[in-house]
Amino acid sequence: MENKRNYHTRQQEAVAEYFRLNPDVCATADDIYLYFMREKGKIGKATIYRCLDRMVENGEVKRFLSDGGDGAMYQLIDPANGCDRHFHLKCTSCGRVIHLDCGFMAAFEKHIVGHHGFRVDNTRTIIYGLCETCAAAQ
Amino acid sequence: MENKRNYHTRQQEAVAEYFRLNPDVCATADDIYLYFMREKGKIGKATIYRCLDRMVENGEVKRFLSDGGDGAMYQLIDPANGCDRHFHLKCTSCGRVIHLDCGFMAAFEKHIVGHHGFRVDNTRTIIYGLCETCAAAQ
DNA sequence: AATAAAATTGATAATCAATTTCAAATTGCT
DNA sequence: AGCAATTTGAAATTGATTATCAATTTTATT
Repeated sequence: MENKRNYHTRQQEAVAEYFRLNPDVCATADDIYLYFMREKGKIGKATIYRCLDRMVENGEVKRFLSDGGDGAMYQLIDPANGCDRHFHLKCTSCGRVIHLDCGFMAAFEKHIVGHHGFRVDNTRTIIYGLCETCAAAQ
Repeated sequence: MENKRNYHTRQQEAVAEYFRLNPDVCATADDIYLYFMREKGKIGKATIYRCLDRMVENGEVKRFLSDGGDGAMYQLIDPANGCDRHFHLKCTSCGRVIHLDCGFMAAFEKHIVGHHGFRVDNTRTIIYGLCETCAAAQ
């Protein structure tokens, strides 16, 4: 019922701005904290986490955990990019994220639902491996 | 060069036993700690983590991070099951893991390498979504 | 069985990300 | 301006994991 009112603050705006300026970057809460301190002024870490939680809740940002263990990573879900509809490949060596928007993937999901009864959630799934550059450098 | 010798202890044996008894379970370090305290006697948590690290190192166990954030999960890699060669689907609702051993997946990997230059790592990748039962219960 | 060398254990402390708390500041509205 | 609801942020807390290091256990060798 009662939706909480939403007060607009410079902190929330700045976190949103960070993602607008860095649409393809996977950032940690600390990355954003440092950006704010450098460019905008003081901010509390708790506020960063609260902003991020809110944006994840709203489906504006995707949160995932890297195996490196440096804390959670956050990345913009750009509706124009359809990040909620395609897969993400993440290179375990260089950290690059590849947006896999390709017809084959639709077939893949269809197969998984049809043959294994499993409904894939693209906002949570990340496929790990080596990108072309890093595989070549091995 | 000099490989360290490997002393066999009841602690290491008991952690291995835990996985033998629970081949399909994703356990946290704490799950195993509690199992030990209940069934086997006292153990230090540091020892649990060291055993798990060793087993991951040896390729006997897979470590991954759950989005829930309750710490890392560990699961047996059964060579007979070929868990290093197939995908894992994990239901975000009930936690069940489905081993996706199916010809379609080979085609999938082939496509990703061929068209996107990306070499998938099955030991790291987990595909999240809803299993049949949980999707029906929604 | 006794011994020595090497590795493992476990209690404790240290880290570090993330959350909670709560008083103070900010926001939106009239 | 005045007011209530919400947000902020500094500090304390939690919780998982790692580091430390003396004591214990294991293994190989007499």
